Amino acid sequence: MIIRIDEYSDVPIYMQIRNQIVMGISSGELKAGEQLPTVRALAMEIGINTMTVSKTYQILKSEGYIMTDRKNGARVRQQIEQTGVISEENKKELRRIVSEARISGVSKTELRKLIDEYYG
Amino acid sequence: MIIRIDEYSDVPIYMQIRNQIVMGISSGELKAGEQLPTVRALAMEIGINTMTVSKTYQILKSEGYIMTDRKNGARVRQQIEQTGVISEENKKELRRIVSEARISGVSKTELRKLIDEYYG
Amino acid sequence: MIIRIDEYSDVPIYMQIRNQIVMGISSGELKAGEQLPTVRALAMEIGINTMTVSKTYQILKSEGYIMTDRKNGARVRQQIEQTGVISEENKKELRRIVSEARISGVSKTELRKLIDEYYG
Amino acid sequence: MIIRIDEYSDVPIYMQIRNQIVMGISSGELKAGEQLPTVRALAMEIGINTMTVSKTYQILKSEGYIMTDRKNGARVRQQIEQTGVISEENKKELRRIVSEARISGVSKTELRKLIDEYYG
DNA sequence: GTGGTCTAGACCACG
DNA sequence: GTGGTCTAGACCACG
Repeated sequence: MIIRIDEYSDVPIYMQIRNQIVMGISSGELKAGEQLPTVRALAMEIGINTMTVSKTYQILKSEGYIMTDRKNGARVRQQIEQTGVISEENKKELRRIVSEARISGVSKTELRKLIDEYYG
Repeated sequence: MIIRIDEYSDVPIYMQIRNQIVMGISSGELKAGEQLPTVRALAMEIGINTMTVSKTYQILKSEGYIMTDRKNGARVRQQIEQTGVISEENKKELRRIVSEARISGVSKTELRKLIDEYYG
Repeated sequence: MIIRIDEYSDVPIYMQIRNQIVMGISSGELKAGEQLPTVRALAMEIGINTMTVSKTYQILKSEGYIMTDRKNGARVRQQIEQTGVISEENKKELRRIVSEARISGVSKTELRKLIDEYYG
Repeated sequence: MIIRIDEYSDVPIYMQIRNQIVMGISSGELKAGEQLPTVRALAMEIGINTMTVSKTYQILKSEGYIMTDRKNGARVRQQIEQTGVISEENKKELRRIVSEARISGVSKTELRKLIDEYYG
């Protein structure tokens, strides 16, 4: 899986990586149990500091998406806990995006199509 | 229109205000041409620095949501430009949210219902 | 509140600080809404790097114990969410401690007295 | 006695094994003088490195819980020294756990019940 | 070899 | 002035 950093983005690097890995897990590009690159390897590949990647892995770990062990590095968790709900934060963001889309003249149908595309 | 600041949020205050005004315009709570409170009045009401509100208004103006003039203060624009498309940034965010919802076991139907609710 | 670091402990510095702040909140030494020292001030006081303190504050924040904002620094949260349950991790630890105490000939009564003392 | 490793835990494997053996001794599941599996057998059973089990046994021996001899392998000690006190480290941990439980709204009664359950 | 911790130092957005 | 992010570099425990 290829991670791409937008250096002009306001989103911190560690969060950009986090988001891409989460999307990779959701899309199936990263499978349950799959090995992630080592902290050092990913840092080298992206051209950033190991601390930054380490921070990403710790967040993903605390969120229950991955597990780490010193021998094997990081792996996608076999069983990711399913809360069945969208976080309040994400709901707020979603509402903001829908509002902006609506003002821009984007139809509800187009929004639905995007959801379908992203949900897969 | 009542603006509520979440002091626990990571979203900067000026952005929280901006988002709520945009959502107010989208929902129709704020009508085209409607007068917004002065920078000082809004700052006082929320209990924050006037600089922060000022920043919000500048952003809303640059985004084309409001217009300001020295005499009348800030007003919602009569004709907000309709691009008909969702910004790349919002698409990225939407994809992230959909991915996280999907992993959490939220169904596509539930997401669609949220869209409907927020779109109105 | 005075933070004391045991440099010979296996517990990482950021976690030692975290634990002492949590215990301070529990005992009432740190009150709801009370200001914590700034990252820089606490780092200086303890004689460690600001990053280490920053990590502590971020953990406390993610755990819901404190809130941070750029203007006022960090403060103890007014309303800490009460789950009403002990985490599985803490239960395991508690069981380990009780087992070791039991083997060492510590009576159940003595354990209860410690609980009472710490609970307050 | 069955040893279970939690691969998601931050507790090192050798410590997880150590803790479970100590709890086994405390509960009586492992009796005084009882033979422990050989390092190789236990490593094989759990599916880990022999070095890890070896480390566990060394620690248990240094703590006075087991004794080893070349002929018979490892056995639970007949007479484990009873200090009658809880170690300072365990007291600290206990205080941390009680504090966190208290903040979470767990009552003193519930804590006592857990102690009773674990003490047996 | 792996992730985890920590330092010294820097720059940034927010307010 | 505040917390947040990031770097370059180091050392450590675990396995």
